[in-house]
Amino acid sequence: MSREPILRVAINAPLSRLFDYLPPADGANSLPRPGCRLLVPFGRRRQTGVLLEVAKTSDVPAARLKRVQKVLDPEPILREPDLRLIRFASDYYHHPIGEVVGCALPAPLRQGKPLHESRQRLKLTADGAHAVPAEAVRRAPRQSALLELLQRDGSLAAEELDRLLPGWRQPARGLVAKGVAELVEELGPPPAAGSAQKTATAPVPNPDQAAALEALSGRRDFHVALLDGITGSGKTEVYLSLIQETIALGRQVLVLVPEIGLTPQFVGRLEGRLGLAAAVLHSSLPDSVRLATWRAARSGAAPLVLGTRSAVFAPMQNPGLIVVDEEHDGSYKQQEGLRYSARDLAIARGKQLDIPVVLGSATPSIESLSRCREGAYRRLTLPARAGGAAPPLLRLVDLNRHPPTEGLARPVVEAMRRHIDEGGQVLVFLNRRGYAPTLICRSCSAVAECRRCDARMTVHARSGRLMCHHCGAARPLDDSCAACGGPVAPLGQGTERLEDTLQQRFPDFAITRIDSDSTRARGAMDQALAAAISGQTRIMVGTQILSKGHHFPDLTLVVVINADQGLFSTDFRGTERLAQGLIQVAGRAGRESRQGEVLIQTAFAAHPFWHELLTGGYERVAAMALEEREDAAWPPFSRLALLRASSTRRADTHRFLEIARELADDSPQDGTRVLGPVAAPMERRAGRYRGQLLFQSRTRRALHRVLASLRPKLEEEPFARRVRWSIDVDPLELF
DNA sequence: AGCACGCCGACT
DNA sequence: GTCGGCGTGCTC
Repeated sequence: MSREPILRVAINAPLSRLFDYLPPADGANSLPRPGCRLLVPFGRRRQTGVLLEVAKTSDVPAARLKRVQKVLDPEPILREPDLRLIRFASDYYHHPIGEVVGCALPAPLRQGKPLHESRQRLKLTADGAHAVPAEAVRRAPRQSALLELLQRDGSLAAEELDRLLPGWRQPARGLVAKGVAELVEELGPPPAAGSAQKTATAPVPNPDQAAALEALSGRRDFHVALLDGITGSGKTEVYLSLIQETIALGRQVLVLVPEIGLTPQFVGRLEGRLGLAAAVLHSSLPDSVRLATWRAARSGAAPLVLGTRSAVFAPMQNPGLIVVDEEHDGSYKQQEGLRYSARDLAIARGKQLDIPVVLGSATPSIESLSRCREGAYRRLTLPARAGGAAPPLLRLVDLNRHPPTEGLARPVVEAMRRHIDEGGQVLVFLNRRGYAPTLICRSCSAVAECRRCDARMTVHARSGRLMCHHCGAARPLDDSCAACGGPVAPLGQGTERLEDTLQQRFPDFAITRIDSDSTRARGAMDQALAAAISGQTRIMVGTQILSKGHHFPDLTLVVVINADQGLFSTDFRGTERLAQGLIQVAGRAGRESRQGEVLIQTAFAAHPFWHELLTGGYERVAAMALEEREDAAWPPFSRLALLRASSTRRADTHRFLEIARELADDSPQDGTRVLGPVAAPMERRAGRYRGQLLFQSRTRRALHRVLASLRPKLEEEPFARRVRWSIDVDPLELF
């Protein structure tokens, strides 16, 4: 019996277990450490895996164990704290560990590329400098070409040579053998993170900011603070002060933002005030840049690491603080694969590292407010607008009293005219792309339906097509009713139609429409925004895309065409989302000199939601939502989890969910139960049958305990080996 | 996931 | 005859 250690490796595949390997043939004396990447034979191919554990024995028969082919990292690329977060996420979301590791690594590292760029250089020797190419390498044209290149430049980096003379290593060997060139390894660290000019200094904090800072500064251990204040209340100043303090102690700061494209000013402001460049991580960066940034975070060269949700996994040498800006934002929730919440993982990470986590929002999520109420988080409110400008005025336009023509009520048009005449800009929101949301038959009232799914088709006039916003199907516009052959007409308002209507009402002004259709072309978005930001455009029409980030200089009026869909949405988070959206948009209207105005068209002006919002603001709406959810029907959704299962066989998925339900019902720990039968009808996609089951529990811990107890029991079932499953804790939407 | 193996239908 | 469709099973 051999005493060889067993290497337990995470492989990027939808398989939740680790795979056992024998150490590499050559390096038995220097065993790789957990966190190193390994090249391993896996089935019929080779895979890059990450070593997670070194064990003494394996459950796998020795004869079936294969040997690691190559150790890719001399040092762990993921260190113990990074691995701890990965293990937590895999455990908490019941997601295959190999895939979680995959989320935590930039693509090149996932594919087995080296952490550090090749720092090799081919250099000319003293002899080489005088060698005559034709003579030295008479019968080797490639060697002579390489020599000529070298004589021109003296030395060349490996990457440079890869570009100039692919396959250069072969002739290089010849040159080295002749003593005219040498291959050297360049030393020294890769270029450090850039610096930025310090362009601003800290203003004197107002009393509220000072109070928040006093509560937060100086504490270096784990705690969660919810910094809650409207736009302009000076949250960023508080972050800045804490960031500065942390960096001054030689520790790194991780800042998470919802979408990087929407926060250029935020990034610029941080950099300008801190006098250093942020290491920015997000998905639209080229791989090479992302890798370099990841490396700078890992090495500690980057004091400030800033990124979107996946940055929550960024390794750091010496982390001291985590900030989650706009913590309520839905983009922190990954919607496929590992369905994690970057905000929740940030908190888990802060706890593991024992460092503070600061959440910021003008409109905190209900679950964070709930944690504050329980006393788990500390709530710090910044009430005043730092600049002293008056908060925008929210007003309802009752569509019953002012029937709209072409979707616009008279007071809205009048207000628009007034604001434009006074030099303001107007933003008109309508959350419906296309010309009209329906194409209806004038004689039989049938609506055009999608042939691929069960949604209605949306009319797109600019492209002359019907499009399904649900599944993406498209077809030419029907010229008659599919059911009875009668005449058809578009029904309802979309952004295209609204653009036309506004153009008729305001013929002297150019209307800019900004939605995902109008901005599809590269640069179109930037162009439209540039015109708006310069103040050239007075009227902008758009969808949600417009609601975040950009600062329009003269924006004084915001019009919300249809708020009612948020009011009666099937989404159980509908009302708080609506309130969050309205507050966010309102925060952007108005300048120092002029009070902003928000006009909301509604056919349900008597709905209690409006009363709460207009008299009590977000605070009141949130309190209502919280009470409602703590009450009965819907518990706080931090205690909800969706079990998602899929298999190639319908019967497997069904039985799996059935057994899960029975297990949960048999062990009603802390009130855990399953809501509904198999909550959503089974769906077949990509050749797999998918189903889900909704769990509810009185406490988060209990919920997790029940879910965790499912695993061993389900894995006893032979058929369960064919089922892939994971948990969506805190689902963003329920169907 | 990726890949192989196997078992049936329509082709040079 | 065999090429290739997908249904099924496996990866240390």
